[in-house]
Amino acid sequence: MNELLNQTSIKINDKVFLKNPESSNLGRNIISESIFLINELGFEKFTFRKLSNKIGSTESSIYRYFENKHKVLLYLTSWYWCWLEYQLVFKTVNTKDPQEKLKTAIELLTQTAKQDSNYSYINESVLHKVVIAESSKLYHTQEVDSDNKDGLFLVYKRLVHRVSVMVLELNPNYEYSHMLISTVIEGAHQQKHFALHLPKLTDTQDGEKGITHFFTQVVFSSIS
Amino acid sequence: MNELLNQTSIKINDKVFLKNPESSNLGRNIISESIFLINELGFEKFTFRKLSNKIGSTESSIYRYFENKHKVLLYLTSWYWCWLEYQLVFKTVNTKDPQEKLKTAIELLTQTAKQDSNYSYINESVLHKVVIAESSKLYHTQEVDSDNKDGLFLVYKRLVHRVSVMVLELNPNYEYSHMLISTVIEGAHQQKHFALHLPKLTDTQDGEKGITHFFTQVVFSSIS
DNA sequence: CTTAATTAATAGCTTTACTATTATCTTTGC
DNA sequence: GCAAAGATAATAGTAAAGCTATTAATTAAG
Repeated sequence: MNELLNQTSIKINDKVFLKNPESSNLGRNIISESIFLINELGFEKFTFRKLSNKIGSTESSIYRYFENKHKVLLYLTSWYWCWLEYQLVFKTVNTKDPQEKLKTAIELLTQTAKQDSNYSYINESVLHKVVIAESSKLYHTQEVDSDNKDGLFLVYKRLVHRVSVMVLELNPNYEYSHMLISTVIEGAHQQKHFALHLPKLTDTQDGEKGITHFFTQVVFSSIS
Repeated sequence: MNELLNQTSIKINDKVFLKNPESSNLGRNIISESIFLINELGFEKFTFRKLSNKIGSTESSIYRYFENKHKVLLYLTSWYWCWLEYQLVFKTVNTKDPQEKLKTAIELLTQTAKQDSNYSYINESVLHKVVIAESSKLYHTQEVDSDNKDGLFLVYKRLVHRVSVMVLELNPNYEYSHMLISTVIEGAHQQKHFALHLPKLTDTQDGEKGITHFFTQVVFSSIS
């Protein structure tokens, strides 16, 4: 049942991996433990050797699933965005009022991910931390254009587009819907990171609620 | 004369370097060429060996100036923010109208840096590209807290604070002035990067002007 | 002009990132 | 039930990156 839900809802572009990690125990272990290890060490100090030690396997076995650690992080973030998109659709499908719908979307994009028991080998709240701390490194590389050509950012772009459509529902003349939504998503991550490490760059009177409130207010005042 | 201006206006925290690169020919060469090389290769593929080959020196000589390449990038971005702060003060000192002042600040923060002939060994427009593409990596590391303790982000925090004061001049009750300004600075960089590499995430009808227009509108509508 | 102090170059070491090859484990056809 | 074929994992490497101890050369002080 979990497996079924897994297969149907979360679909990752197969150019990210050499062999689908969902297809074997070792593969699922790679995904599961890489989340913890990247969170623990940071992406720079995360290596396949350390990961293989942790899961009792070898470096070259991991290389059979992923070309390099960059692709592992791409897999993890794609999974995260896909999962979030699924929740977005689920939470807004019954909402008629476009204003309410956009508000729900912004809350989802700016709040902390909750654990989801449907995917047993993925810890969503740790994954969320990894996405906040590391995901921007995925497109700040020399390979960004070829990765983009391969469709490795498709899920993310689709999510941004989906929310920007909600913006246009409210104001069809608004010129910067994509800019606004990608600013909200990336900005919310950044502000959470700043709150933890560089609090002078943010205003943390009321923590996470502040971030959601700030971005909600930014969006609605900008498009009206 | 250039040297004098150099010494007086741009002051870098001396914990960034082991030996001040301004103090010697080799040091200035390291700064000058590292800008081009990081821009060319990206930060990941930039190494001290490659840099030393380019400037006709050796790896270990560069290590006498900087602990590692991370500190070089910290030096470059600190220099950039310091230089921008200097321009901000210069451009707004005679502006009385707080609205006009903030508008000038946002333009400066969201537009492309122009070449400044006062600093002969630094190419500001290439440095700006480096800051856009690489600077976020500086605080997405395991060392962010200790770097912050050492004051390596002070210039940046001071710049954000300076502009957030302008926001508070216009609306003393606005709760998120720092969040707003750090979102603008980081967001403008991000959108420029997206426009080049992931255009689906932005709205590039009118290029750079669009970005300035978007963020100006976001700021003024949010604080009013 | 000799000695001390500073600075640069040489050579090497450890770790990372990756790969070619060998070994082992499953199938599955008969 | 078992051998051949195919798939999977472990071994053993290589090249480059990141860093350092040591030696050589240059500059400054007395």
